[in-house]
Amino acid sequence: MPTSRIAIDSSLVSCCSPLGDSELSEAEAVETALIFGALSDPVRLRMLSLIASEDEVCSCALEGPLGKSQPTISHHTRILSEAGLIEGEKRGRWMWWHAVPDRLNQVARILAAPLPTS
Amino acid sequence: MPTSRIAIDSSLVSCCSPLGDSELSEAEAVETALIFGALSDPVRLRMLSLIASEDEVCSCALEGPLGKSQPTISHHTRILSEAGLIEGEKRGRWMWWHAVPDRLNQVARILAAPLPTS
DNA sequence: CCGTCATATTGATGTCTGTCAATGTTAGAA
DNA sequence: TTCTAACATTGACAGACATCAATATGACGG
Repeated sequence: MPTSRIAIDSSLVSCCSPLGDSELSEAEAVETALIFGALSDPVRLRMLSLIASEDEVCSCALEGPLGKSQPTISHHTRILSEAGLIEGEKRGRWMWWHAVPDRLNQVARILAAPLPTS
Repeated sequence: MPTSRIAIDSSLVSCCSPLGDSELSEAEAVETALIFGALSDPVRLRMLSLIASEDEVCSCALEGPLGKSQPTISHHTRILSEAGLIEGEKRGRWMWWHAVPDRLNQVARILAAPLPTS
């Protein structure tokens, strides 16, 4: 029931505490690695950049700029969405994607340094 | 020549502008993907967590907690340091590692959303 | 110099991953 | 319904990666 690859939602709880605060558990590390893994590909980074630059972007508007085949685009949108970084909505025949700012900030906070050492 | 603190100097320039600001170039995407790639492994995340929790950590103090062989530890420290996330100093026979807060913040800023708070 | 300890490097191996062609699925149009 | 367009899924393959055993490097102590 829980560990179903797309179960990132429930993991929001155990996710994203600053790296230096406490030592990551094995489970947290695996979960977090999945998120950063989604960000570790040049095509997905440019894809996320394209999506985050607009309110909404259709899948069909990604193939051209990214220079990848349709199955490959579908593959990458899936990984980004499973990481919670983008969300999609199907309207008619088109799939519309938008970034998830809250999630991006949440992930950013993992890396936020322990502040000015005060 | 400007920011020459870490060995990654050249990449610091083209790196780390917020994803939504402007569309990533291919080169920027490749560069950024390398950084997130360093963060996409559970062992390296726990390793970075361990290092960031202390002022300094010896390589020899990582094998135990992480449960990996010595060559594997060396492999992972190398990847983290090449990404600029940790820095090492060899004193005697021991290698001492410390996190690079500036770099972590820099990477975090890549994901910082364009001021949502709507 | 010799032996030992901490780390780096090399080589081999099993696994993961990005890619696309082919095919399946679903929604609108004719 | 039948045809077409937009995506998703499957299967296959090449390249990348994590891992460890074996070996090399380099620093200390005797």
